[in-house]
Amino acid sequence: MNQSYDPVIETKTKILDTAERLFGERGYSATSLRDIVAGAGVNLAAVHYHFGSKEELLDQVVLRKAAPVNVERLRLLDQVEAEAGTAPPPVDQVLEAFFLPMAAAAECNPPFVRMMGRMLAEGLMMGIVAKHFQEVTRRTQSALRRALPQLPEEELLWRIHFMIGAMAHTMCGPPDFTQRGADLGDFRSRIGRLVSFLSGGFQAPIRESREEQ
Amino acid sequence: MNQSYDPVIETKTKILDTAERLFGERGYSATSLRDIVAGAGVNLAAVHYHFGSKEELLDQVVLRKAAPVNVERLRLLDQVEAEAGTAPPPVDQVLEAFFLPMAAAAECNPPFVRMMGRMLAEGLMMGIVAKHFQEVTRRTQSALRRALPQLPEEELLWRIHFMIGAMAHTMCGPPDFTQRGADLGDFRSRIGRLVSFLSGGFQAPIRESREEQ
DNA sequence: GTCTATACTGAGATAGAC
DNA sequence: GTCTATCTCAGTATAGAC
Repeated sequence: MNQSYDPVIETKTKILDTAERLFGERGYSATSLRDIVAGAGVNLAAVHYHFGSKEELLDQVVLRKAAPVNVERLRLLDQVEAEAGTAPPPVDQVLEAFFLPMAAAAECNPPFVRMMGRMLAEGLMMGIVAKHFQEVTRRTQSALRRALPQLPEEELLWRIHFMIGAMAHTMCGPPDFTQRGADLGDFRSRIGRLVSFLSGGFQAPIRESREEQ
Repeated sequence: MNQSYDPVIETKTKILDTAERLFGERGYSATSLRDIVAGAGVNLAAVHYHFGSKEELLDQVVLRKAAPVNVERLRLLDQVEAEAGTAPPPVDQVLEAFFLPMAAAAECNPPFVRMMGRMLAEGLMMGIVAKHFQEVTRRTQSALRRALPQLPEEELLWRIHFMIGAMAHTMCGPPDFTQRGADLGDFRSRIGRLVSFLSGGFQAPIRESREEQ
């Protein structure tokens, strides 16, 4: 993994590693650059030399972890669409292609995924999503479009919006009602619950708005 | 509304009004106390005298706006449960009891509801929710429990968790795909879409997790 | 090119005079 | 109750050592 002992790579990597750990443990806003450089044993200004700003550092931390997840997502999407052929692919399979790679990553590093959820929810990820998740977003959207051919485009986009919200909140961390620590890292099972829920939501009939005060 | 010209009330109210406006316009984190006191024409220390901290100020701002919404929510929940009698109340009616009062408030003050969504998503509202939304949370949960008698308790709690996430993200603001400014304040229609989506999600069958890598 | 020391600006919070 | 002055800590910027 460390391709050599080049001191340049060393410093950059130490900052990335420490930032990833502390962002996961304490959250982005609650982690100061001074915490990070103290933990990494490097100078404060090195962060700005290598990354330019705290936000750019976050960007690089997220990219490093999310890139392989997105590769796997695209691979599963390819597979699901190939299996379906010309028929609409099953909604839950498309959703699984989107969520399972994240669940797998989450099991390796739960704090990081929780941080991603918090970031996404805080709106701090909008720029990052636009930059690094563009392809996955586009491909998932088009797969869902094929899976739900009867759903109006605008309705589909709104439902994807709802999905993102549910996902972000679910990634954030365990809700208050989970008492057992055993459930903390069990992303797999919560992703399963999320997929059934969303699958029902995507396939729900469009309801006429009622006339009520 | 201003019950008198008591200067104490005046200062407190001016701070609350200005904070509500600026939090809505710029978000909580992006609004400094110095911005607020400048807008309100009061001294910086007055905020800490009257509210103790920026977080407590947010708490009071939210409470002032959310209290009547929650009263209306409870009224609608009473109505829905009374109409249903001993039968399970319809899921979408329970959801409407939860969401319509918020939509009505949102139409009066869209920026504020957007801010609430952002706060909720950022996790900054956890303490506030625990303090001021306890009754509504409990009642909504028990109505959904009655509406979905066959759903295991744990599954219901997770689905409520997903609902909160979708709601927070939906309140936050219009997603990127809405180009027209006309849609910005149209909370009513997006709440309708959200209710159909969630209704489908709550009533979805529980899927067994697939064996797949 | 890399990294260090240090200073700058603005944030929330607080003590104490009035 | 209110206000001035000040404290600590945040992110950021820069000059210069190596």
